[in-house]
Amino acid sequence: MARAAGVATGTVYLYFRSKDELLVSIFQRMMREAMADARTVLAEIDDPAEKLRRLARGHLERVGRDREFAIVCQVEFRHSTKFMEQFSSAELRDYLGVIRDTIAEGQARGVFRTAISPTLGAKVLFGALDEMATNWILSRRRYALTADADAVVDLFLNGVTA
Amino acid sequence: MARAAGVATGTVYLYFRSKDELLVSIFQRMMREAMADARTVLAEIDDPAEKLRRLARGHLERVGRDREFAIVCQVEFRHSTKFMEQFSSAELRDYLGVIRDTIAEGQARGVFRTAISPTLGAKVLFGALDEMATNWILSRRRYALTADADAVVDLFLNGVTA
Amino acid sequence: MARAAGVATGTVYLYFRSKDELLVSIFQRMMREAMADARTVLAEIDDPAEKLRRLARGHLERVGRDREFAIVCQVEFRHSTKFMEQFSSAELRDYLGVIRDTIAEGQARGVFRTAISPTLGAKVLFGALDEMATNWILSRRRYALTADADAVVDLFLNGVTA
Amino acid sequence: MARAAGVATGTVYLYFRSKDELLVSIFQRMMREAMADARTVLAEIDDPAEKLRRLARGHLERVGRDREFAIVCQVEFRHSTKFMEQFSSAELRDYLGVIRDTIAEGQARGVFRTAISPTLGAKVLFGALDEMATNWILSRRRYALTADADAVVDLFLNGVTA
DNA sequence: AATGAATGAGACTTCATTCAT
DNA sequence: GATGAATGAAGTCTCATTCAT
Repeated sequence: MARAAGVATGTVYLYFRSKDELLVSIFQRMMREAMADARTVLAEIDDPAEKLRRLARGHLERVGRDREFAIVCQVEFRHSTKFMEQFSSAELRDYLGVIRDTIAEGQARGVFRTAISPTLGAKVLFGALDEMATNWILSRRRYALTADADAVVDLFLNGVTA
Repeated sequence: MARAAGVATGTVYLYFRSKDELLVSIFQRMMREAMADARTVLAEIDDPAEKLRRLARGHLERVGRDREFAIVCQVEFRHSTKFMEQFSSAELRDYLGVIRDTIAEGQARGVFRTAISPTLGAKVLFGALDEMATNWILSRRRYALTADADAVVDLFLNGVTA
Repeated sequence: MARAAGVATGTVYLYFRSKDELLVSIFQRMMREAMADARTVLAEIDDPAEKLRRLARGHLERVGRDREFAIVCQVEFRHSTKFMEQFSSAELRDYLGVIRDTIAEGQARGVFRTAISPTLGAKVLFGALDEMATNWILSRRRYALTADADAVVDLFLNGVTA
Repeated sequence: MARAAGVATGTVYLYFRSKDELLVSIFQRMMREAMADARTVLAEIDDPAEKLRRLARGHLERVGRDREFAIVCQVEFRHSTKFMEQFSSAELRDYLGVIRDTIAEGQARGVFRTAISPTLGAKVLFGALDEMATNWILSRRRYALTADADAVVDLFLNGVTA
């Protein structure tokens, strides 16, 4: 981190109390950006399906922008249960909330099936996108991660059944 | 690990050459079990949709059986990119392969849409189930993880669209 | 050691209090044998020069008899200053004493130069033989160690000067 | 080592990758110094016998300079056969080579007996000096190690025979 | 404020020794 | 007595954090 920022190791500790605080800070900045993007989507788009598509694209665009950063998110953040518990409760909940609300909105408008729990739906979509991100990091091939967004959302919207 | 097994630290090294070998060993045992379960499902069931449902149930049942074990899988295994790269190539590929082949089989029979890439479909389903598992581990509530399987597969099969 | 003796590790501790005691015991047995050989030589031979030759041959024969054993002597015994201090004071002193006395005897008979300190002479001869042993252990070639004895003693007796 | 240098354990690892590398580094520095001293002797002195005397003095002076250092050389370096095999082949071979060549030179000039193998002669002289060093380390008395050099070389040159 | 060498707690591992069988 | 699996102290090494400059 210090090297990437072009400063000495000690300098980092002038701005962050500890490595954990640095990671939390990175995570929160990422989530703030994610939430800002999401709010823009919610404001600009009306159709719930299209909202999901745009949220998914935004998600993968964000992750795919910087591979190093993505590795931090997919690997470093998951080091300890303790750390995951801490952030999963607040910021991530809000992010999943946006997806959940969008699904609920679609149900209210009658375009989404009410048989689906919005909370569960949000987790499924998030889990699917997260898996795309993980695969992209671990893959030796350097394909455009964003390209997966539409396919994932198509599957999420319409299912695999013919 | 040693503490959990009620033995001294050194004892672990009588059975595993190193910590990595222990983790790999746990992972491989888990994957062997997963593949054995999966093969049973493939042999017993004919309908591709039902196969997916049974694979999903099996997956969450396995993870939900032992919380400690699940934590090792969801947290410890993701410590390092290097470690993940190592086994994501072999064992996990086979497991995803089972899902992929089932989707392809459904397409061949005309019950699944051919617009869906079986590989991507497999990742989506796996990612969704993995997210259920992670949420279950991090949740303070002690609900039955398996209960999510049907809802996830319903969503995967039919989508969210009304 | 236990493996070589065809017994279980624990069995060794029925006969020796500790690893150090075992090593000391081996060392003492070796020195007892060495002293016995040396006394035989002293009794059988009259000529001091011939005594030295026979002592040297005996030394290298003993070391060269069993390579594993020689490694223990040349490597294991020198692990710690503490250990070396312990045994160098007693048994080894007796062994060097035999060489020293033989040199002194030669001086008394007028066949060896009195300018040479018998104590130093004993160390020199021992050091030379010890170096032969060490070289033999480290060498990949499996030559007969004993063959060096005569050359070493010739050098010790007559020097390198023409 | 760290304690002797007055630093924390971890600090050593800023300068040496591992304990082995540290030992190798110490050994190589010692051999570099030894070879430099030896080359000076070879250049300054013409008489082979005098060369040997000066090489021996240099050897014992170097060892006798720092007791702690000498203990590392005589004890630590001989911990494992593997470690000894590694460097006995390269650096030590060069050092013995200098002695061997000096003996061969003496033979070529007719001042040393050709019956003596220069290689064996080198080992004998080295072994004798090494034994002096070991004795000095183990001795409780704090005599000047260098004083032995002349006596050892006199013995090496002229032998013990009257 | 910035630096980066130094720190030392803690992780992984070995191996001399013990002890239940 | 014999066994060998189990033990845990001690060794090597890492890396998050500190601190003198």
